[in-house]
Amino acid sequence: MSKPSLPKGTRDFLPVQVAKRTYLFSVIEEVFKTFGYLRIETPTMENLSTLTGKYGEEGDRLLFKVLNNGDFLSDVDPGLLNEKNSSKVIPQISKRGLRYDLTVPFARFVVMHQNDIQFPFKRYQIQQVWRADRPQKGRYQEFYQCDVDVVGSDSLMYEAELVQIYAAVFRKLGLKVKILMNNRKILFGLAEVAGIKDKFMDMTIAIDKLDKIGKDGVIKEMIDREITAEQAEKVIALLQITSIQDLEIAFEGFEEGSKGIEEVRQVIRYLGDSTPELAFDISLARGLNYYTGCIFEVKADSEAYPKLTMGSIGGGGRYDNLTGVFGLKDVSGVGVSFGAERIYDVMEELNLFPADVQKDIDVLFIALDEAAHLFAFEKATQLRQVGIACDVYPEPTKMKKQMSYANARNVPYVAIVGESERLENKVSLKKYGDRHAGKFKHRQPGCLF
RNA sequence: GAGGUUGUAGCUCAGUUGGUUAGAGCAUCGGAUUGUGGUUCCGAGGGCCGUGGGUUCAAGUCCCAUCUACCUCCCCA
Repeated sequence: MSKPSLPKGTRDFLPVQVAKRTYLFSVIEEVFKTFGYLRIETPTMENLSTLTGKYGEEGDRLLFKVLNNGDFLSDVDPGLLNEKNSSKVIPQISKRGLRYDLTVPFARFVVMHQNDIQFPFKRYQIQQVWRADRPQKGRYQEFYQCDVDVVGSDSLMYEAELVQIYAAVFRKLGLKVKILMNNRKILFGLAEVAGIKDKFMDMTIAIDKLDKIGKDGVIKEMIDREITAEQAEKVIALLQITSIQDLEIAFEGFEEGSKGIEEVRQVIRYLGDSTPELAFDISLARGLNYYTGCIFEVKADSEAYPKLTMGSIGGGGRYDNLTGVFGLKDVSGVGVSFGAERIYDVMEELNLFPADVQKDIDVLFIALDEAAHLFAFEKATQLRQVGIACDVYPEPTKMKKQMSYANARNVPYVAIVGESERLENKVSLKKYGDRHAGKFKHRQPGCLF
């Protein structure tokens, strides 16, 4: 028999990992609830037509397609099959695909249920998504996303709210972060001032790489994308502006850029000084081209953790017309996502998970003979009835062996039961680290703890 | 999708210019010490050397393909 294995880019989770992941998700979820967001779920599979064309050419390639059931080859055009043209055959043999993110299914959800929900509709969603990407460390083909969005309002209050959600979650987790904010309209203003309005997307993609490839790299990238060196230099010069006031002066007479500035100002007005984690960053771009207003990105604080190399651990922004592709116009939305897998890795590396997430049982009963074993089981039953998690070693074997098991499971208390305890209706309770145990009479279940 | 590195016991790894029956530590199981937590001592099981081809008298070792993990692009969480 061959050894079992897992599909590429997928993982099992051990109990200790599940405990930590559950902790992480529950902290995030608690904050979402506090801000009045409601949980929804969507199916693992969507119609392929819902998914294709929403993530660009690259995204379509990374979509997992699900083979049709039944005799799926019988209706395929034999000519296409002979050509071995996969891209033309796929629509005929696959009508469904695995969800690639949570945002597009959410847009579909809003359109389909627009009469069942109240706008502004605030929802969150914590589910797996699948991408046929080449796996690397911290990048998987199956992973969780935690999205929180509000649709049906263009109030900038929600931008401020989402910033506060970010801050609240990471404070609870004990992780120091920088929340970066920019605005797509500011980036457009940049292109306008530099005279490359028609190259807006190319410019954005290049700028996005600034902290990775540096100024010269960005200039080169822009030139590769048919932006002149002069224009590229102009963009770089504008990127050096760090204060909002100076930027406002540079944008004088440019409507779109000025509007972006005002939006950023308004968000900051809402927040006051509640979130020192927030910083304006004109070079923040984010690739996704459906963003139209404020954009956000969260990074672990590199000053607090200089050794950490992890990049973005969350991001999002405002999109004015997400549901448009599904036929519902003029519904504005804004949302952010938590990169749970990466947050997990960062927390692990920084040792930020509380020690007690790993604790499972409070007490382990160990018995030294058959009669004591029955007695221990009875006592364990009583403890369980009052909600104390405990376990009984399955047989009254050598104490050393049972103690080793308690040790391996990190049990804080061991209840030892032998003949004398049984006859006195007591257990000898031993706390981890104490040299000797004391005998306690067990009158009320749970009174010992 | 392009380029690169890698794979030996459950885990971490040795394994010589290709040369008899592939080793160690940890873990597991059994035994000794017979009522107090990572100790000690003795012993045992456990391997299609990732998979499939090839070269050779002979392959864990050399060549090709493939899969996996990891790295750089691309893209992203």
